[in-house]
Amino acid sequence: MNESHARALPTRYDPQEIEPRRYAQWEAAGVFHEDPDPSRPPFIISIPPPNITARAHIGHGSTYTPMDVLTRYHRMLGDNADWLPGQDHAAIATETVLVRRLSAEGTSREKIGRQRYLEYAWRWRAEVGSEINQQFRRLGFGPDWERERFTMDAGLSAAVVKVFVALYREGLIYRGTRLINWDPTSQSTLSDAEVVDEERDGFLWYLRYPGEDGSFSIEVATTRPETMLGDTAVAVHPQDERYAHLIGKQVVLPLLNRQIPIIADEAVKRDFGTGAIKVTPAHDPLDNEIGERHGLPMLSVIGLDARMSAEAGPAYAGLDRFEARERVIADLKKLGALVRTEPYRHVIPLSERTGDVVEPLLSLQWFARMKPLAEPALAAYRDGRVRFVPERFGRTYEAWLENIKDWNVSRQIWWGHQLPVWYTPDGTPVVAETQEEALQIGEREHGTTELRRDPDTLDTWFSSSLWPFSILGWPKKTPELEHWYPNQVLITSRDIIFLWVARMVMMGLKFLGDVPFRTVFIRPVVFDQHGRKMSRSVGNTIDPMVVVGKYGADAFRLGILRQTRLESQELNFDERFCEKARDFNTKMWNALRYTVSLEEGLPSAGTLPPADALTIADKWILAQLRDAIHRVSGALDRFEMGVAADALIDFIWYRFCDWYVEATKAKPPSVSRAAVLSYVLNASARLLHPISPFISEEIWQALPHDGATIVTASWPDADEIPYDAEAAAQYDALMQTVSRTRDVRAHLGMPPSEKLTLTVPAELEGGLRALLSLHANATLVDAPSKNGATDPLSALAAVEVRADSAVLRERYAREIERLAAEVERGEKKLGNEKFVANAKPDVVAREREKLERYRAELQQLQQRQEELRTPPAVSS
RNA sequence: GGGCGCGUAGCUCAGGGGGAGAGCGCUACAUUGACACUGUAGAGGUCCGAGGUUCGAAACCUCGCGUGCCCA
Repeated sequence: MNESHARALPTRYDPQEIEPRRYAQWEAAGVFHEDPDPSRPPFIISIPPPNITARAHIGHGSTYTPMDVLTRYHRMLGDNADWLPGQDHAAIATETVLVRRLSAEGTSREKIGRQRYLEYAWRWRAEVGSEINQQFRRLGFGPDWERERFTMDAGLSAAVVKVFVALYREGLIYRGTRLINWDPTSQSTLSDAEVVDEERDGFLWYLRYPGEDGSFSIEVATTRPETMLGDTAVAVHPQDERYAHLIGKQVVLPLLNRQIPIIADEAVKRDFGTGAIKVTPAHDPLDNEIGERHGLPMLSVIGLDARMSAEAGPAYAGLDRFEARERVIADLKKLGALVRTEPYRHVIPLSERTGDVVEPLLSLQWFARMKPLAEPALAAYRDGRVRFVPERFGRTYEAWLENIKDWNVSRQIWWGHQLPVWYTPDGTPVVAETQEEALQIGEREHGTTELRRDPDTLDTWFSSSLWPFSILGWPKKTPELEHWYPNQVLITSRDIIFLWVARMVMMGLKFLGDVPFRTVFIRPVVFDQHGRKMSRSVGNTIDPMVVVGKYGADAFRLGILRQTRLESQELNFDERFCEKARDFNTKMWNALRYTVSLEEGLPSAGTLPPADALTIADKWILAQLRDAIHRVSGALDRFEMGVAADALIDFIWYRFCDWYVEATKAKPPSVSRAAVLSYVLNASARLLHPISPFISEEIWQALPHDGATIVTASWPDADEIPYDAEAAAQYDALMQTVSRTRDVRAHLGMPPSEKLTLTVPAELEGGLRALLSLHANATLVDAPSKNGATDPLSALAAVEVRADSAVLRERYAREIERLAAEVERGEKKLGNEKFVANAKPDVVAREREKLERYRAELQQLQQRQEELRTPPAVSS
């Protein structure tokens, strides 16, 4: 490397040009690929598979950046590190997209039929379904693309079938009629997570139900009057004196004239409405529980088409549920059964995908029995086989598993894993891994081969729950499965701790006998810079690709990681951190330009001069480098992304660039500087690589190095760096002295280019003199020695600007005031017997040292202030 | 209703039982061997409030206030 080469490097680093090119090289060279190697410790992360419908958003940035960082870090540590990528078929989201497209094309899934629909879906998946992977490449994410999996791949689908059949045969999957979330628009059941509650203005209607003998009546309040057609009871709280005398009596349901009982149940809230509620067990989750407890009939009055069923009576059957509401209200009013109506703000369940009002209703579906699966998952958490970071999220996991309900696994969707279930002509289910097996069972056990396959598919989370082992080849016994299960860590967001994390643990324990990962790292949720939830309607969403376009992927990554704090569950994304990170890249890039431009050229990689050839500044920056290695490594080991990022900027910018690079500008230059600059910059690039993969590679490539790419370079080893604590402490003291002189200079109004005169004790050592005169741009003049032998630290403290002025006097006064306060504080503290008796000895010792130092400095300053008053203070 | 966060400089946030920190913004100066996406220096804070624990609290505990997220 020489000067002409340096001139070839532009003053600004251009990520837009460099990043995509560098990524393509890495991928072509296969640097992210690993095979299982039992001789090295595994470090395996399975990606939480993004939906094929997804485009990169800020949540991906905050979830996947730490994964990439940890994988790259462990690869450099020499681990058998691999990040396993893939995608989720995302049944509901995908079907929503496809149905909309078909509709735009003037057709529908029913019109083209299942076969053609699935072909259409696969084609769509091939064309646009993996665009997000291109975005991930642009973000610098380096998973092992050769191992990319899709939840509907043949192997993963085989795993799904195997698990379904096994659970069914154990009685852990069953078919039954239960209350489920029904989305009338998509004509499918939804998981609780796909239902979003929204507060809306509505009404509370008060209805009067007369007693059977006409001697009394009872009022109930409801937000959904149309469901009264399906009421099978009225419930009150057992301790509610207002209604105690009515419990057990019958009332007559208006409009239908059906007799229903008044029952007592603890679930009734006494302060809601009148304290008496109508019970519609077939259309409300709470009512359903009450109905179960009291053995009430369950009348389905709303059908799958969201229209009133025959059970609702001839006057209403066939009406849309909202029309029915109007009709019921009108009819009740006519009967005088509507007591009053008041405006009421309440929560209604909406389908996350279609926005339709979700209808809770009874439906014949397939369910997984969760309790037997949940208990081992709870035990695995409680005995520490799986742990959460931050720890508190373990309680979320625990709470859900303790109150677990059976899982509705069937969906009335075509895109997904079709249930391995067939029915005989009389409707008896036959569950089998293949059609052939189903036919055999049908013939053997039911005497028929006339089987009809269940058209339903499985909930997407079913295949996701198998992800950490299905992608490793299970149920085959592969080398990957042997060495890479369990994974070391899972990184995800807290909202899917139950939907996904807990289910993976259950399935892992059930089918592999061990947890799927040792540690679950829950990353913070991203909000905008003012802490507001990002939403399209508010217009405060941040597209990571736009940020990358402005500042580069490295800057995006460093910027978002600096805002990632382990114990915080929020991340208020502020783009200014990315801007700062971009500035940091420019800074480091220019330190590289400077280094490679040195006329003496750079020695070969990894060589440092012997310790006796190192200057104080060299020894200081090497000590700082050691410290930075410890800080960054420790932070990454503890998932402290923000701490690692801060430590890198602190070291590379504020220590290496601001001080050490300046120190190398001494004349004549030290013989060691090229080697040290190159060594430190090389190590810094490696420390930075997990977080900012691109610029670190550029810098590393431009310096003497061993190996083909920084991706597979080794992590810096602090133990191989010489450490001279005394020299480092001297340079620290020097920095303080220099800052002090600069402060005086600024107050004197002296430009930095003008030379200061500093008086220094005659004892001050030569190396420190050179550095002092360089950093402070000063001429040094020996002051007469006052009290003989002076150590370097005291000598540096005694250095003073040689000038007389009001500014200087004022500065002394300010400083004296500050020191006097410190001395007073220290004296008071050490004068307190309880402090001396109770505080830790090292704290007391430190206080004593501090007090001594402050006293000495104070005395020195007071003396100098005296001297200022005695002309002539300045000799020229 | 239950759970979990957060409240520190104008803004965004670190820190964390023993000398109040960073970035941005602001002020002044500066083109000194890379860098103005720069450097140096400076101004700016009853660390939300009230109690408590402690020799010592911004930090730990309790309560309150404000604010946000999740679950029911």
